[in-house]
This record gives sequence, structure tokens and C-alpha cells, in this order.
Amino acid sequence: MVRAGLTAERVTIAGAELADEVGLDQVTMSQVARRLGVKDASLYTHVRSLEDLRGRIALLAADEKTIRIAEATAGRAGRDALVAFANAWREYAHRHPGRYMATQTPIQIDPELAAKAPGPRRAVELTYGMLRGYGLTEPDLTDAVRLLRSTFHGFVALEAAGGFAHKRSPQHSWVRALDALHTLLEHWPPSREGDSS
Amino acid sequence: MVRAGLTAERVTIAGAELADEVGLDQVTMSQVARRLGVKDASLYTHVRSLEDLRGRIALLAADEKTIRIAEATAGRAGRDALVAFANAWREYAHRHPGRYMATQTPIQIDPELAAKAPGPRRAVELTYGMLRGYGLTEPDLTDAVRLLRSTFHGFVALEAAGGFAHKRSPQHSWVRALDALHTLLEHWPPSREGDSS
DNA sequence: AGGTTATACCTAGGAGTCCTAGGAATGCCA
DNA sequence: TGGCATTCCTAGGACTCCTAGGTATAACCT
Repeated sequence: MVRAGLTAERVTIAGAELADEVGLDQVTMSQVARRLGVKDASLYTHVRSLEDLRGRIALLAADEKTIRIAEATAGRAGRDALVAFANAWREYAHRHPGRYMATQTPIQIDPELAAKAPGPRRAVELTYGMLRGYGLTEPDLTDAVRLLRSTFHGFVALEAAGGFAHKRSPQHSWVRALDALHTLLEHWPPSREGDSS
Repeated sequence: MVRAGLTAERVTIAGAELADEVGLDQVTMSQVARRLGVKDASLYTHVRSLEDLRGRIALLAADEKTIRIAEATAGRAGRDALVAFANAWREYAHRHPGRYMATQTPIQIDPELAAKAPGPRRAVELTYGMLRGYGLTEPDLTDAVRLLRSTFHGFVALEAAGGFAHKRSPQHSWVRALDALHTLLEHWPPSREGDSS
């Protein structure tokens, strides 16, 4: 009898592959075990539960996505950086739909595990860095970061859910959205606080 | 023996309530049946499968959300309409997290059933109507609609997933995002097609 | 009212899933 | 070579989805 040589990472990767191939909710302990040539009970040595596995897939995806974005934006600034950032985000979501969907999970991720994963924190830093060139200051900066992340995520999520009719290619709308966001960042509106107009 | 008086609608509503209370993935045939005081097998008279039920919940949510938005935007125009539209969207997502999450489901909804649901189609019309005041023309109009929908959805999705750190209230960022979108719509950038700068 | 029909709801059960408990095999290191 | 930690197993309980086939009830029709 040959051991399969499992580890939490290998289980997570198998789950992530499965998620991309057949959808996140088809990722079951049994399926993952089958793919690894192992009985489902064996997985519990490496992973606490199915929930835990899904959390690990989400963190893996966050890390991978962050790395792609970092590579894509390296050495770029302004509009170039914005476009590279956004395209890397969207491409990751397209290439790894299951992994990406795992990141949408309302958080019940093991905090201890999440603390070790550099992805999420790094992603925020990257976004701030990308916006440096636009001359925004806090709290506008945080608001702009959130707006960008919302738009990127929302677009790919609607795309994945079939939320766009067929009359115009999503690609066109995507490019135009990036144009719009760029000009928006260049002319970020002042706060209307106390404005009664 | 008293009959429960079930129907596809009542099963769907029970499922939707359950989704809001305990999360969409806790919506099982057994749980819904239990809530209705019925055996799980009985539900299959009214609903084809669990997938089918989830699709019905998604359509119900789409309809409800559209109605809320229609009420909120009635008689408004310009920025007022934009803010009312967006707030109605976000409020629905907050109040009915489970239902809302069901709408994110990658489409495997019974087409025949979807054709009868007015929600999604109506929602698109409403969005176009809201943008009428901004003087956009096709294809910019479609691009703008998609950008707005992406941002609204992305924001509430990230909010629900705990994607925003605690340093600044999401509410502030939301208001600023709406400001930003409004000025963006007033100064929609021309197409850069063929622009090599 | 009584009989007929449609259907709402049931019981029974198979297959698949998550997860635990405890045992056997394997690789490592003295 | 022997001891030990760990990997992986078998066995099994509880729950889930869904089907098949039977019973009870409501609605309709004369």
C-alpha cells in the first residue's frame, strides 16, 4: 500500500481544481477524496471540515489573485496601472470561477488561518498603491478603493451569473467602465457634506 | 388529517424566509418541509428539486427587489432617482440577505419559469429610465447601466462578505460612491476608440 | 347527497453526504 | 531492528435528496 502523501495544501488544491471544473457547491469531501484516490474519512486528518476546506480554498484564491495583480501592475502607474489591475482581477475570475466564487463566501474562515494568509491584506495595499498617482487623500482614498473593488467584483460576479444580456459584448462594457473609472479618479468629486442643494 | 394547503408559492416563500434567517445553503428540502409541518417528500409535488426551489427563490427576490426600486424611484429624476434606486437596492440586500444571495446563483433557472417572472426585465427598464435624465445614448447607455449594476451589486456583496475593514463606515463610502457615480454620469467620458495616446 | 376524479400528502427505502471512533499500515529515527 | 508518530483505513450513525407507490381529502358533477 502506497501512501497518498496528503497535506492540507494538497487537499486544498484538489478542492480548488474541483471547484473550477464542476462548480463550488460540487466540492464535497467525497469528491475531493475520490480525486485524490483516498477515502473521505482520511481528509479529516488534514482539514477540519467541509467549511474549513472552503475557507482554505477562499484564502488560496485570494493569495493567487493578489499575486497575479501584483505581477500585472508592477512598474505601472496611472491609467496603465488601473487597467492592468482590473484586467488581472477579471482574468483570474474567468480562469478560476470556482476558486473566485469561494472568495465571496460570507466569512466563517478560521481567523488563525486567515491571519497567516498574506493575500487579502496585500490586495488592499496594492489597491492603495495603484491610486497613489491620482492624488487622493484620506478618507477619499478609502472610499475610492472600495468603489473600485465593488465595481470590479460586481462586474465579474454579474458576468458569471449571466446578468448581462447578449446585445453588447461584456468586453466592450468592461473597457468603457475602466475609462469611466479613470476619469472619475482624476476628477474625484469633493464631499457634499452639509450641502443642501 | 388537515392538509397543509401547500403550493409552489408557499414553498418558495418558506424557503426564502429560511434563507434570510439561517443562510441560503441551510435551505434544504428537509428544513423547508419541517418549517411547513410536512414531510420532505411532499414538497416534490410542488417543486421539482432543490435546484428548482433555489431558482424560484432567486426569481422571487428579483421581483421583490424590482418592486422596491420602482416604488422608491417613482416620480424622481436625476441624482434623486439615482440615490433612491441605489438605496432601495442596498436595503433589500440588507433586509433579505438569503434571498439576495440566491440571485447571485449562476443561472440554471428553469427558462420557462424565468420567462414568467417580470422582475429581471423590469429591473433593466427601470435602470434605463433612471438614466434618461443624464442624456446618454447607446451604446453608452448600456455601458452605464452595466457599470451601475456592477457597482451596486459589488458593494453589497463585499459588504455581506465582510470585505470592508472597520476603519471607516461602509455607509460613508456608500454615499460617496453615489456622489461619484452621479458626477460620472454627468461627465460620461467619450469613447477612446482608436485613441493611441 | 353520493360517487368519481384529481391531487395533496403519506410511508418506505436507496443512494450519497458529513463526520467520528478506533484500528492497521507505513515511514522515520534511535 | 524496534518503537513511535502519523497516515490512512474500515465501520457506522445521522442527515440529505429524491423516487415509487399507496391513502386520504377536497372538488366537482349528476
